Amino acid sequence: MGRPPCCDEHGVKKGSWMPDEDKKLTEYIEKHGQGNWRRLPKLAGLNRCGKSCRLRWTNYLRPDIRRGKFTDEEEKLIIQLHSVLGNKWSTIATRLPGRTDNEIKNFWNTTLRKKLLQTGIDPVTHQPRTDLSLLSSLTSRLDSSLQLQVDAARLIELHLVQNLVRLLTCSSAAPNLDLIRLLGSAVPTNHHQVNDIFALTPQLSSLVNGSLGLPSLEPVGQQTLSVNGGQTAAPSSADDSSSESMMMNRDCGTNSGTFPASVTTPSLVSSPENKNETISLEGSTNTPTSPPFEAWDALNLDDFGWKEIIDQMSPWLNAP
DNA sequence: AAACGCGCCAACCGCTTGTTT
DNA sequence: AAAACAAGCGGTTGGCGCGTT
Repeated sequence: MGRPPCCDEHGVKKGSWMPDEDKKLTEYIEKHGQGNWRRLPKLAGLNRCGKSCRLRWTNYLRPDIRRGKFTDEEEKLIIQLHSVLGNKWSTIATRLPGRTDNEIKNFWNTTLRKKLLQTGIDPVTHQPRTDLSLLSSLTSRLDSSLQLQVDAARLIELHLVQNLVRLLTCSSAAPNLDLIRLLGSAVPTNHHQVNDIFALTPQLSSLVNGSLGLPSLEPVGQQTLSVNGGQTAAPSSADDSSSESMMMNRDCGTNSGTFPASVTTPSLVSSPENKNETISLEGSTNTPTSPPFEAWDALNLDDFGWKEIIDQMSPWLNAP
C-alpha cells in the first residue's frame, strides 16, 4: 500500500497565504515550537495542509530568515558551492545563514544561471562553453554564409528542376503520367509527346536538349543524397558526368514512375574526392554569378513557374 | 490607457529518505 | 520485516508587478 498524498484533505486552502494565516502559524510555533506538521494545521486553526505550513514557515516566516538582495559575497559563494555540489540547494543553504534553499534556487535560476551563460560559463559544468566558440566562428562567417544561402537555395531550385526533367524523360518505363498531368498538358503517350511538354517552355526544352551548353549539375563531384548522417557517396563514374546525362533516354534507375530512390545532387561540401567542386559551405567565395550559376541564371527559371510545379510534386517528393 | 511580454518568487507537486509502529 | 507516516528535497508552476509598446 502506497503512501497517501499529504494534502488530500478536501477543502484545504491552497495558494497565497493571508496575513491572518501567517499570524496564526507564527503564534502557534512561537508558543509550541515546531513539531508534527501534520497535526499543526488543526491545532493552530489553519485550513492548510501540514506540508504547506512547513514550507510557509521555513521559507518565509522563520525569524532568522534574511531577506533582500544577495550580496556579491553570497553570489560568489553560491557559484562556488554550486560548482562543487550541483543542485543541492539545501546543502548550499546551510552555508548561507538566513537564506533558504528555495530562495537560493530561485536566485540561481533567475539570475546567476543567466549571468554565467552571458560570461561564457556553462552553469552546469562551470567550464567555458564550447558552443560559444562555435557561435563566434559562425558569426565571423556570417557574410559568406548569407551568400552561401543564396547559392544553396539556387542550387536546390536547379536540382529540383533537373530531377523533374529526368522524371519526365525516363526511358525504362512509361513516362510518369501523373506528373505530366500536373504540368497541365494533354496526357502524352510517347516520348515524342513528352517532348511536347517541354515545347511549352522553350527554356526548359533547351535545358533538356542541352543546346545551351549548360553546365551539368551532375559531373565530377556528384554525390548521392544520404540519410546516414550526411556521409557522402563516392563520386559517380565518368560516364555519368557526360553532358548526355541530361538527355532523354537516360537510365533513371529502377524506380521509374516514382521519384528515384537515390537522388543525385551536386555536392554542397567539398571533399578530397571532390576537387572540382565549385560550391562549398566552408569558406566558399562563390557568388551568384559564379559557375555553375551563370548559365543557369541565363535560363531565368524564376519565370518558369517551377515553384508551383514543385508544390504539386510534393506528394512524390515526400513519398517513401 | 490598454495590451503585452517578461522576470521574479512564493507555493505546489511528486519523489526520496528517514523514523516510528 | 513491512507498512505507515513525517520530513526533506528539487523541479515546476502560476500569479503578480513592472517595463515596454
